[in-house]
Amino acid sequence: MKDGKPDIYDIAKRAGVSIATVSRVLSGSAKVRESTRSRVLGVMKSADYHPNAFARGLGLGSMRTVGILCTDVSDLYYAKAVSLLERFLRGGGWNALLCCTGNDLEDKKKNIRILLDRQVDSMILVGSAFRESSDNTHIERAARRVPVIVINGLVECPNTYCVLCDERQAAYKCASRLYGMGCRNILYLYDVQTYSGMEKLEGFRNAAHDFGAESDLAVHTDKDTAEVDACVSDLLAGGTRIDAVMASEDLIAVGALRALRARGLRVPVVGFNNSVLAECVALTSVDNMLESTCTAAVGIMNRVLEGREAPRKIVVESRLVERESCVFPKAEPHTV
Amino acid sequence: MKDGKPDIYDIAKRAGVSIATVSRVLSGSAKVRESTRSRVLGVMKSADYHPNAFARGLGLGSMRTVGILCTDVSDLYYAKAVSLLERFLRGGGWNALLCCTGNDLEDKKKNIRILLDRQVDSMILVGSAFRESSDNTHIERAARRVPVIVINGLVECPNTYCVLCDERQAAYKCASRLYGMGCRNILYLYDVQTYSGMEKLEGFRNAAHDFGAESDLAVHTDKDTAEVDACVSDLLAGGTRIDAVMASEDLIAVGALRALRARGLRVPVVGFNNSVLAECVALTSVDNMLESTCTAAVGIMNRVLEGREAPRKIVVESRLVERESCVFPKAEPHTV
DNA sequence: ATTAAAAATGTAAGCGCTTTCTTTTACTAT
DNA sequence: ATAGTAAAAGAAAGCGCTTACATTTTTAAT
Repeated sequence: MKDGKPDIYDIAKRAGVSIATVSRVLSGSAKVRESTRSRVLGVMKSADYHPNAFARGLGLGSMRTVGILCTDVSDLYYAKAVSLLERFLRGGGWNALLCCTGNDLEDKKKNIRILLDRQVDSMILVGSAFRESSDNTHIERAARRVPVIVINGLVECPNTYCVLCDERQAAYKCASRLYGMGCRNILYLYDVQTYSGMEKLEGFRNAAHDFGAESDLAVHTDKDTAEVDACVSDLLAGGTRIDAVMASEDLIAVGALRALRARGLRVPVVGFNNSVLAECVALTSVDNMLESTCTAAVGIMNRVLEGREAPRKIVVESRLVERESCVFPKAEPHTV
Repeated sequence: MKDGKPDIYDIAKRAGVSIATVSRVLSGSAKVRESTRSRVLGVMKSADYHPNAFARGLGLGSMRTVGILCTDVSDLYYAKAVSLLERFLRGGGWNALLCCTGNDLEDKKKNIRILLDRQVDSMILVGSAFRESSDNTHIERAARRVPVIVINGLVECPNTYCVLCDERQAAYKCASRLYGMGCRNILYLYDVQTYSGMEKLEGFRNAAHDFGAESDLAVHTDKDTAEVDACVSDLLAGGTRIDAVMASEDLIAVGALRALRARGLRVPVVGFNNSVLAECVALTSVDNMLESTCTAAVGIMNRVLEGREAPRKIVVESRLVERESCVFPKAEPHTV
């Protein structure tokens, strides 16, 4: 009963039982007579008792928290992911400790260390996986201590579970359709070098290759609108012909869209992520099913932490959402 | 040395000191001879020792975590806030426990309870304050246990600190300028009923009143683009004349912008928050200086937790960022 | 009623640190 | 050298719970 807060001894005394019994009703373990339980609960309520989480954590070895390592929550897409994850986690009695890192590997390592030091039960990585396994040492290290769930990334190391969308294929399909409708010079604008970013790039390049595009027009740019604008302007000024644009991210796509439209070019533009942004400017976008992804991620986490088996990898299907910025021709009935 | 993890006893033994000394080097308290300190540190490193955070928390009464209660991190604006807060907090050795709640009061209460039960040292509320103090009982309750920092809200109760932007005035000024340039029928679209939402609404209404607008055209809508579109359509269909639009939020403004432009109406549109969205579609928007706000918030929190004095309220200045969607005439030189 | 078995409760030893209070060691000045 | 003091290190008592194990109470079966 220090500084006003009752402790388990106070409750025990008031209820005329031992602290073990109080602890039992706290944990909900069944070995308490119903009459005792309700009496203890009554005392708890009337004393406004709330068990000390640290003590509990120490005894139990867990405070039921999961670390979310996120590249950048101010990014619309990642924010959505974090929002979903947090909701699903809390629904299962977990709490989310958020750590944002840039794309810097050292930074990620440091933050993983922080989360581990705080004894998280598990870690969920958002936008923090790279394509080359050699760049994922931070993940391996984390996975040595707790199960790691990777969102939109594929990392093959023990104790690591991945939920992702086949964005390479999505990008490939999308580019293919654009080539298919006669576009020859498709500009692909991309920013990040995360796993999913690289996959999309590869998908695009494969399509460019398969459709015999003389040179694939994949250009790296910053997400910043002015940057995108400058990028498009430069290309056009340099005489590059642009028949269509794909972008690794809606924000970039919108930037490109504006830059093009401002010059009277009404070529098709497609973005990725199908964010609220895409919706509000009527941008055609590839939806990589973030909600399904996050549901699956938390589901896996729960299974693993309960000691059950869980798939090491789940791939969710993407879906193209057509809006004004790019209308694909209806698939023609097959002719023989 | 359970399950491979060394504990403080292992370190003490290996370093030939008592656990008290180890603890001292852990906490950095000065009373350890330099030679001993470095020896202990060496052992820690070589044993890959990381103190148990729960035990530490139990002893210290804190795990240096602050709860962020956020209405909705998937909202671009709140996401930005959370991102900034998390960064600033981590910079000061704090970690952020994220809890998202809807706008439901009961939900907020429940989540505040969760955070308090986890012994957060402080709480920062993002988009969780209302205008009427009677609706802020959840905040009072939280503030009875830990200092509460409210972002963009004004709550006058003990142990509560507010950092906000005078959005009422910002809205007033913005509306005034629109009236000043001859717009008579200004549509104000708003969604949330948070403190800041209500303030903006009031600012708009005050301006409408002061400029003698027959009826102030303040319409509640959902943030959903389709909803906004429907809303604008209905008004126009109903014969309402619209000379300009202000919206409580960029997303809504963009929706309105598109709805109007699609009908060939090139009236000025102004949003709020100056989000990346505003930038990418060239929307004129009121910037309420989220970064300054968050800096101040974390600054206050630090001061309070160190037991120092801190202002109960800080008001940051807003700033209008003009873009294509609404260009105000240059202020004319004063004539006598 | 009597006893064995089951169920409920209590006792006490942790969990891995921090910290107060002592004791020991290292200086300083005589 | 030697007391006197400051600095460093140690012993041990928590912090507020959980839980294995011991004990008591209850229930069921004879």
